[in-house]
Amino acid sequence: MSQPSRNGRAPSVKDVAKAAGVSLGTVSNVLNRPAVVSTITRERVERAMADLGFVRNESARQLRAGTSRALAYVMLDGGNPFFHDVAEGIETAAEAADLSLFVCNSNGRPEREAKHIDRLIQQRVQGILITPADPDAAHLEEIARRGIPFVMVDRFSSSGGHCSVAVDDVLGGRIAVEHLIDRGHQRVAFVGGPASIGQVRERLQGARAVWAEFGLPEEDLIHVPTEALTVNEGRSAGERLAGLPSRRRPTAAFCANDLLALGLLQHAVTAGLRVPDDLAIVGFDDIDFAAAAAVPLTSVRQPRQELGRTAARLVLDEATNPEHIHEQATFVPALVARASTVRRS
Amino acid sequence: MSQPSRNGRAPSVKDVAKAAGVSLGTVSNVLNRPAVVSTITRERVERAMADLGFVRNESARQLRAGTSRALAYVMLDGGNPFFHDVAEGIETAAEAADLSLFVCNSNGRPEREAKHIDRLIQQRVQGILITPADPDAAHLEEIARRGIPFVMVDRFSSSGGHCSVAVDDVLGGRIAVEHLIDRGHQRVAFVGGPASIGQVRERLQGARAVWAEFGLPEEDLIHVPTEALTVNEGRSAGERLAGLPSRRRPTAAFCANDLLALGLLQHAVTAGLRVPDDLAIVGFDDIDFAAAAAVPLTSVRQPRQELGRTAARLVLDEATNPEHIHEQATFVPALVARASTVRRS
DNA sequence: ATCATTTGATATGACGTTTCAATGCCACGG
DNA sequence: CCGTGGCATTGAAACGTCATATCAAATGAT
Repeated sequence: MSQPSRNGRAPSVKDVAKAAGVSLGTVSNVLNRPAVVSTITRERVERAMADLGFVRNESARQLRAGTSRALAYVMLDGGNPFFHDVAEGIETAAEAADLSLFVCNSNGRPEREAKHIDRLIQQRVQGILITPADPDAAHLEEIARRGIPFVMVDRFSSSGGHCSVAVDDVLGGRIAVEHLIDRGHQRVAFVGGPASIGQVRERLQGARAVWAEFGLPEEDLIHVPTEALTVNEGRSAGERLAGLPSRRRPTAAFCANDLLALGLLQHAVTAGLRVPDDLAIVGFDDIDFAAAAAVPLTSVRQPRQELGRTAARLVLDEATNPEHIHEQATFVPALVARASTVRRS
Repeated sequence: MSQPSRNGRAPSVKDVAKAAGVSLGTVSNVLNRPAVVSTITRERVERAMADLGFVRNESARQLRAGTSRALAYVMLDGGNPFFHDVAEGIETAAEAADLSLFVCNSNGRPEREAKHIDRLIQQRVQGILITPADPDAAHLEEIARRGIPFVMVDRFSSSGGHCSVAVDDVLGGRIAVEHLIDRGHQRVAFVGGPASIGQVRERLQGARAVWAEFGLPEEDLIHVPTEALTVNEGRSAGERLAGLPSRRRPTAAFCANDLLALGLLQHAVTAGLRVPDDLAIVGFDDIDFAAAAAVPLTSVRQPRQELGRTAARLVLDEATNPEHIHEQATFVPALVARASTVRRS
């Protein structure tokens, strides 16, 4: 067991060496190559370490090694459980590689993002995973220029100068709307915005494509723009939908993410609409709260954890494999049909 | 602007010194005490730093300083947004003190918790905030014994050997049930478990106390135990409630947290019960998803961000103030009444 | 018994930053 | 002309760990 907190300074290898009556190098050997040191001295050193409560000093180790044993993930929106699931996937992979994971949250603010990145570079992390607010921001280029392994998560890179991992959002939009058409809907809202977000654009694009393929009139796919992808915005979109004249009012809505869908659902229930009979709802991401909603939400599932695991795998490859080539990993989204579109039998 | 990634090694103060034609100490002065160096050389050094793309090496800095510039929060359940709000409060305070924050997630598993703590000690973080799975675990004592500033979040310490921050859970239980009694309920369920969790015990205790004070028969406050504080468990509790004979069936439920309440709500809606008419529901924590539910949930609010901010304040005090005395900060919870108990007028 | 080989332990220096005592420089007053 | 003091800069040492080269002792082969 370890001693009470001593004089204030944590014990170092030097202290252990003195206590065990061996040289400093031997202590280091016990730590890093136990095989090379005899059983008898090893035990003596180990006892000394336990007595003193010795713990490796990671900064010193890093300084010596030149790099830290950590990855970092800068997520876009800490309030959206989607990103936590991604983070968990990353952590799983990091754990397996015996690396720590720093989780940061930019909350969509580029300046916070830049600040985090700055800190992470100072920490000399082995690699940075990020879901950026703006995939073309200058500070992202900076990371690559410094030679720090770098993967974009849930966004595609325009430049191709690095790896990225995401689902096919156009396809996601297609399957969501195809499902609604299948269920017989002829007037559908697309709820989502702002258009500056790539995902929103692509999901809408997929929706429009399949709508056109079925030969449905363009004006019956109604875009209800939002300021952000939040529950509040979903609720307010609901109000706007309710304000439409009944012959223009859609019978179903496809929301750009689950938070919007939850907000819309809340509005619908409050307004006394039956879901799915009066209004069917499809979300995107399939976060746990989608399945947990009062009316379980149909949603387009992204393989969240796998997204994270793959991203971690790519960044580790870039960090260790000299022949690494950048890769744009694309996953296929899947529709999970629940009560918000399918009447309970 | 900075150079392309160069030979592979990041430039050090030494490189900057050489490039600027000054001594290494001067570069350090520019970084740490810009006032003592003359304008002319300072500018020269700054230019050199920019040219080379110099970034401080944090490990070296830490090694020299003996301590890192970071706090850490080990949270109990990454899937529960409550803890993220706490983490945000901590981060706000950390930011203000110019410290980084490591966010870890034990997911309720003591061995993961211990592993994280181990890593954090190796990193020589300035302080550790933690919502532990078991407040009496040995590895927590270990932290204090090492002299690392340490605050327990959302749990009270039995020993009193450190600071802690939490709301008065007994009071929380009281106000929840008092609200239900006010609304005329005479048979109420307490949904929550396992009893190993202190919060659950105390919230139940508060519920029972106020129940007794109103002279209501003990057997009409029905404890529906759960295995965990999750949405799934809430749903299954709903099934058990529905299975009760109607004369024993409660007209309201107080859930030990909001996730349970959401699960219970889902079950109720699916089963065709009207909320609050057939079943009123009160949650605990007041996470954002409570207000966002299809039937907005009445909940006992904890000042989540403030909990975090205060915890950070305490840990910083312990880290910097030699006369620090441990403090058990208690916050007062407040009932937020919403549609799950109060019929819309 | 002698020399080659293995095994175990040591001593040294480097990683990048910061601090602190020491140095050189210059202007000023005596 | 010399001493004093202030200012800007320098050089060296230290933080804790780890790897490399070195050294000593013990083992085995002849």
